[in-house]
Amino acid sequence: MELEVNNLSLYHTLECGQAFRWDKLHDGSYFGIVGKNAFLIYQKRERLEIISTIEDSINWAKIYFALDIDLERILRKIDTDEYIHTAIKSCSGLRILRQEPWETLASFILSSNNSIQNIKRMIKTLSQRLGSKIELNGHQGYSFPSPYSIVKNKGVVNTCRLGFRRDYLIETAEMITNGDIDLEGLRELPYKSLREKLFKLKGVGPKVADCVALFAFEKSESFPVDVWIKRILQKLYFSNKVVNDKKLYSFARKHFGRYCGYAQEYLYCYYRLKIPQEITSQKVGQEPKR
DNA sequence: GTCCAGGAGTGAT
DNA sequence: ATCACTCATGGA
Repeated sequence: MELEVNNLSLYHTLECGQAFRWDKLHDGSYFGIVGKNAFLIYQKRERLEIISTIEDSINWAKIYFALDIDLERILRKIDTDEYIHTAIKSCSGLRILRQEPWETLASFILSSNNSIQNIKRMIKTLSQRLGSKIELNGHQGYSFPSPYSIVKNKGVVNTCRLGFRRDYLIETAEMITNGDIDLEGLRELPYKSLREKLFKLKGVGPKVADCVALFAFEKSESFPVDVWIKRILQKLYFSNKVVNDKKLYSFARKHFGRYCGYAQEYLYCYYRLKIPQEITSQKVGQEPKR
């Protein structure tokens, strides 16, 4: 099926570190698993061509890529200085996806002190061993295992080489299957109380909670502070001085406004993916370890 | 061998 | 409240 899109770049959106389940194929298209379905998406300028295992992939794409969101309007609001302006111009078409809460939560629990490449490998291994196989046009993938499946198959989880994050994942899966927390029930909560609820889960601190809030619950005022954003903000806005995470968030929230989550993604995409040497070359704002 | 990666838990101040 | 340390794994 085909769909005309405005302000969407598959490359910027699928490779900026918010989703870990998309692979770029040799022809430039993307193959990925979302929920119980597989998708092959090819973008040519303003047109998406989608092959999938569901009927209405057009409607799916509108929801998943959040095409109902007026991106231009949001970008005008966060475009408050020359640095973010450059990032916005460079990463045009970067959108924040609407992702499923459990997989997002589990993925970012696994992201702790980890590399994107390794996070992808862990998610892939977990899915291959505990998920359901999904085939599409000669490609195959696996759905992400449910909390119940994680709890019931701890022995298998142990073989997935998750490192110290294994305990976090299993304990959080247990809390969910026990009914200690209802993920979907968090959807109605405002940002602050959503964060507090997520903190109760194992392996969920400020960064993971903010990623889940932003990528699964559409909390645009969430501003995840990871090592990269920390360096970027310190270099650009604090003259290379070391600043703690809380001050970085309060700065971002005030400086970029209630859509600061979008600012975070554009800064991350531009400075991390496009010109990382600008940030890493001087080890800006980092204390020398030991 | 050393350092780092989309951090969080723990225990000592 | 903040700080230093540690955690398992893979890649540069």
